[in-house]
Amino acid sequence: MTQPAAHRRASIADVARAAGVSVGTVSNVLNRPERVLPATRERVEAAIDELSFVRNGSARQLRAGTITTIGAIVLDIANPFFTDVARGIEERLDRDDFTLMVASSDDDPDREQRYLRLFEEHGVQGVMVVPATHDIEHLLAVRRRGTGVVLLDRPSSDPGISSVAVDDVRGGELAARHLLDEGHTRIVFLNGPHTIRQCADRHEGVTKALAAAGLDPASALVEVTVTSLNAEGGEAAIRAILDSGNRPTAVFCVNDLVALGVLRTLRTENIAVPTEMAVVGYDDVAFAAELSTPLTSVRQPTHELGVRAADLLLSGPDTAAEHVMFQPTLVVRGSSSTSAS
Amino acid sequence: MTQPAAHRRASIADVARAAGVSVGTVSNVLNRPERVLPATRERVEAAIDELSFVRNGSARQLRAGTITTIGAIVLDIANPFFTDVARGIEERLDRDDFTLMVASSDDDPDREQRYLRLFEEHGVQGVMVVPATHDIEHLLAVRRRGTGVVLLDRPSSDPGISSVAVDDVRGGELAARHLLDEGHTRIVFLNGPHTIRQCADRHEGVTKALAAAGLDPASALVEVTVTSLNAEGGEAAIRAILDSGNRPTAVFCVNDLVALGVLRTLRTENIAVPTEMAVVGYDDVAFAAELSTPLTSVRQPTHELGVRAADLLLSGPDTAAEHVMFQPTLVVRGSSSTSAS
DNA sequence: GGTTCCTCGTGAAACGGTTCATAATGTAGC
DNA sequence: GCTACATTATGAACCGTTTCACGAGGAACC
Repeated sequence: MTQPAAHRRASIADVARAAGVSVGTVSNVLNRPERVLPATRERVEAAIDELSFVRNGSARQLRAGTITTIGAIVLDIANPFFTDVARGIEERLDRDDFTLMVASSDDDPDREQRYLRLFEEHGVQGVMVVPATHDIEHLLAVRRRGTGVVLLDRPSSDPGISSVAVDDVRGGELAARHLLDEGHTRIVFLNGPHTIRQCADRHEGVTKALAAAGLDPASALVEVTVTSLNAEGGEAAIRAILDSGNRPTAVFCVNDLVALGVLRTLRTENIAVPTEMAVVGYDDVAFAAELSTPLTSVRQPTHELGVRAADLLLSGPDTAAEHVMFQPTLVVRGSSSTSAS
Repeated sequence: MTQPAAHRRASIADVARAAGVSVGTVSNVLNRPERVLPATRERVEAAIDELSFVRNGSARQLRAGTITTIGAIVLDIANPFFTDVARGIEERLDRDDFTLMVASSDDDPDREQRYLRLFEEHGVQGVMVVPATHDIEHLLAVRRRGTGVVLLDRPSSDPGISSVAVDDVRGGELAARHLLDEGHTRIVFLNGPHTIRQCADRHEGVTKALAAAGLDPASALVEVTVTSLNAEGGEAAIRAILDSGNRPTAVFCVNDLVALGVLRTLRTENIAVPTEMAVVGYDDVAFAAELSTPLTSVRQPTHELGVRAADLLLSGPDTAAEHVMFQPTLVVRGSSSTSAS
């Protein structure tokens, strides 16, 4: 049974002809079946099956104008943080029978632009973007043209555009205060470059906690910049610190992968965690609790982040822009406290 | 500066009027700028900026017919396996300036259908699907209607539809043979339900390896079905086994999360890994190597899987269907061998 | 029997682009 | 000066839906 190579797909007119009705009737069967006599409807439905007709979405949308899809552009689709957020978005959209399409910009402004245009040209109701650039003028333009825009994981600098983010200053503060509470007086912070907003904010939080405890950040805080934010980066950084001979009693890592590298190194060096050195991570990834030394980490409400972002987009373009800031929480585990579970 | 509430977006006709040219000329500026006099072009471009005109993708596509987008429907966008595959797809598509949109079916046939229809109605060049059902008749129908279809992580049962998968029988075999090579004569296999193809295949592989070693699977293999394929599931399963008193020396887990639960339990029970009990996982997730007892695992070429799938889809509908089967490899680490790094 | 109302079905007008045959203008060749 | 031809610009047809004013045919009521 050879299928016709590239035959034109059946149109509504073909169906109408086959069923002996008008195109309007076919359209009614498709969209308001209750308005058409059962007998007629069945005839049309038979013709649809017969021709294996599939609506042309472009034509439909061109005429009808609206579409119940929203797009999301994240930095990296392989990053658990973003996929967890995406799950939250999906869950919320499902309730309103919206569909979600995800694309990843790979932190490349050009790719972000490309997907943004693609989504806009296809008339999505809105887009959620984790901006790859500091400047969001292009997003404001999209907003002005009538497409909903919500900034993800980034507080909006513009009153006209909604945003959903997590308080990274607070996150840094929580981690540092916990370490201080545990009796440490000097903290090493393995952080990413300050060009990444999250990193700069977390640094600010740490500084704040130290100051609140009456410590001078200049001496009580040692910040080390980790180039690659993964286990290898963490390993290299902690090794350099150990080699320096000035061994700290507490290390705060900008994310859990970096913390993983630190834990691994400490283990091979036979440095006991948390008694000789306490370690705190960030993100509370799924396996943080599963490590042989369960990792204390700053948890971000990823799921709620997504749900809330979807909420804002679905609330329509008429409601005022809203800026939601979630608060992170600290999950204390064995890597930083002997009294933890 | 209040923006017009829901003003109609500027159309090509508006631009033409503003620039004092015809719609055809505007279209030419957009699509074949070299055919229009620089002076005219500039006038049109100025009008486009002025009106902040954005092409209507639906109208464009309705007339032009084609679109350089492909869709992917995976089971769970939060599963690292699928996102790694997605990265591979993206990389390959980028070379041809195609764009990828990802949706997750959540293993729900209805959602799969919904996204499938959405993609088809919008005329994507092709879809990649990890089918949620055993039956793929609906995918064949899509294929017959002219949209490219490639099965992901699932060998095709139909000669007309391409597929890209990993040999799970071989994966099971590799893991089992490794454990036998390490001197074990009885293996406990914490597997998922056999309704999941991958699970059934891996079981077959294990059986094969045992038979090849001259062992009787009936006595040398104990298969335990894990209900939830995560750390909690693994923990519950291994605990039941320990409680039974018939402690094995080797455990093979259907994925790394299950293995994680096992490792955690063995640690709290003070059972040494790998000397008292060897553990092997599956998927070789990013953190497998980072655990304090690095986990031996079966690695699947996720990235290549994605690249190849994209290859097949881009090769066009005229080329014959192809069935690509990748081979997994075993990564030996400390959880199963004392001689491993 | 005439009026009103209701139910179904019709067909043509949008929607906003792309494409193509054609026209208008200029340039070169003889 | 005339033909031949290239270069630009034009505008109408078309893509496949949805929508809506309208008509046809009954049924119900006075």
